[in-house]
Amino acid sequence: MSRTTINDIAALAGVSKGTVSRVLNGHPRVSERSREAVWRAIEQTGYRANVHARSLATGRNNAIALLIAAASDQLFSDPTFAELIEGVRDGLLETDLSLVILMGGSETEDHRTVSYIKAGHVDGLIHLNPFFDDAITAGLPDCALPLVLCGPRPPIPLPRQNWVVTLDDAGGVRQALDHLASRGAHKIAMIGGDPRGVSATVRFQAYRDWLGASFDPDLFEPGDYGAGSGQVALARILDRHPRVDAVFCASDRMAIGALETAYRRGLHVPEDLLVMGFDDHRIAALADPPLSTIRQPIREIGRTAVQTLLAAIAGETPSDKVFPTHLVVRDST
Amino acid sequence: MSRTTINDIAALAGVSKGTVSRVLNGHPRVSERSREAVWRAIEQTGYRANVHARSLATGRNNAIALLIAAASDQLFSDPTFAELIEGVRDGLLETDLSLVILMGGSETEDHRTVSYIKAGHVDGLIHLNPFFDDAITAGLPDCALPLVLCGPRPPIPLPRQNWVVTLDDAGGVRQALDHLASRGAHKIAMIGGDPRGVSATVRFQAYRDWLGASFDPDLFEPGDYGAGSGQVALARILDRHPRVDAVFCASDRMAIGALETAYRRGLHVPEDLLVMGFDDHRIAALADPPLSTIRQPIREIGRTAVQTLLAAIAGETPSDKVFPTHLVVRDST
DNA sequence: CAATGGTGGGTAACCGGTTCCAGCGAAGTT
DNA sequence: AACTTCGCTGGAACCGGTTACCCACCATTG
Repeated sequence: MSRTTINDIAALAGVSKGTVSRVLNGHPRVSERSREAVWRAIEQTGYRANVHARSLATGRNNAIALLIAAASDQLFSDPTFAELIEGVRDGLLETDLSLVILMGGSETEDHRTVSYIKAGHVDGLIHLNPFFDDAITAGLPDCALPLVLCGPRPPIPLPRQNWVVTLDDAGGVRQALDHLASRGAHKIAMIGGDPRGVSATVRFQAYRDWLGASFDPDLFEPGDYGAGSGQVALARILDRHPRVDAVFCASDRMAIGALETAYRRGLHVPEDLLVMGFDDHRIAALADPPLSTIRQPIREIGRTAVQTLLAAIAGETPSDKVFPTHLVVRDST
Repeated sequence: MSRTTINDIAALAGVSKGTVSRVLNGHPRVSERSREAVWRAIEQTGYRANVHARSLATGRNNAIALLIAAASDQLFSDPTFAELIEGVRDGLLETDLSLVILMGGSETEDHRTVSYIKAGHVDGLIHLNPFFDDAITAGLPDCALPLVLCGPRPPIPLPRQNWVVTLDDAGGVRQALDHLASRGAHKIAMIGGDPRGVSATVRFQAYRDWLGASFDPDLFEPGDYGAGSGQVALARILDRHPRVDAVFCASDRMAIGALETAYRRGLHVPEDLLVMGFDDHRIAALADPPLSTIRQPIREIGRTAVQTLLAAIAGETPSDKVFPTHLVVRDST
């Protein structure tokens, strides 16, 4: 009644378990006759190797973890995460590795996550959104696993083996601001992302640098990437500066919230106010009016993160990758 | 340089590895002296048992899987999933089991998911949203793992060991409709959930049964639980039946979409149109106007699902659990 | 003082794979 | 014909835990 093991296959195929193992792992020096006999036995029984026995013997887990610093309610409302995860799954498709999603957020969760990693369940880590005060990342330096960051490298101690696969945040911001300026904007506000995240800060700094001496802190308002925060943020900015003629948002969802506020205040987009998003998520094209935005190759970032991590696990030394962004002009600017 | 093993601990504590194992597993017949020596050695070295060796020896995985039939973009936009997962994590908190989230959706994904389960990675399954034509569920009957369904039991072959932990969908629908009727509604429309899901169908049937002879198929419109679909669905219903005086939505997000359509059409809520949601998600209270809805103890369902599954894994025979819903009256009715 | 009973703990088998090593037979070389 | 060489395979050790079994030891008891 118990599962079939490699011994059963060996007996059935009339070979030793060593040979069965060699067949399973594609070892080159196995005779055609043995190989066939083994595969026949496997098909006949529906045999599947025991993952734990294999991991114990090889020392590999055949699994990687996806770290997410945000609490799960944020995670589950952010389509960018969904797409990044899709990309990661794409990258994993051809391998037989499995993917464990670990979420942080609360102190308990962060602790459990670090503990899980240290218990040796996985061979490598992909961190989706590094924070500054990231308890997960903070707990990692002393564990020897390779780590790939999908975002700018945070200024805290990191594991020795770490790589960055991300987009050119600063370049994207400059593309957006250049575009708004070319459309005649003089007073450009910005609605930023969650300030705990490293990439949000990089985007903010790019905005401040671009404005130089004319930077005005009252024209900046942080958000949390969600539509609601964009709505509130633009309202606050308009209360302080009714003459704002353009607003650049660090996510498409916040831009859609901003559109809502503009609508309620009787401001026409793009005549009275230029609005830009970031991401080029599906919802950007469906907005009213369709949203100009900065496209980031989010899915490809996910795929590349996996490739980089696999290379690192295999002992190679991959390099960091920073993807360029693209300006997408629609009707909101 | 390699990890410390149970042998190192045994040597350090001056006992045999059997004793170390007994200490680790809380075996009662270990002397105070040995126990202390072992714990001291463990603290000193930061020892952690190898999960694979343990699983191999015990035959247990110490892991359960969470199945989600929907594609990941749906998953990541549905706050109900997020909360259900929170509940599951709550339930798992005291155990040392780990949680693997498996998403279906496409044919490849479903296949990979079933394959993962059959490879023997987990000890039990929690299925979050059973579908009718659910490839994951369909692939499960012949694997002997216990399965807990967070939703009505679908009318397809299931694994022998299966339990249901869910809410009283039909009762909730009746509560909503009774309430709308008590507010004077005569022509009650319904916006349903994704018709592939079993619980959406149960809710629809409850609606039809409640209306009896006066049921009119033109007053029903399916959605996908998202705000956008609620918006479109109410528009369609109003086009067919401008005199509708109440609409019951199978999710709060769809209800919020419906509010938007009502607003755009100049209908005042609740004067011209009563609107009800389902779930009592956080957003319901924040809607404008605040949404009357049916509260479901979603988080508790998650917690209970875990308890039921753990009991089943332990060889006990738990019973199905159906939670009652509660009417929450706010300003939209 | 011998028989008894219970407790603590050492030993070894076992879980199901991988991999190194040695041996064997066939083919090639001198 | 004897000696290499080479491809293939069986056997055994090993990965790091758990657990059944057995024995030594000590405290009771008759």
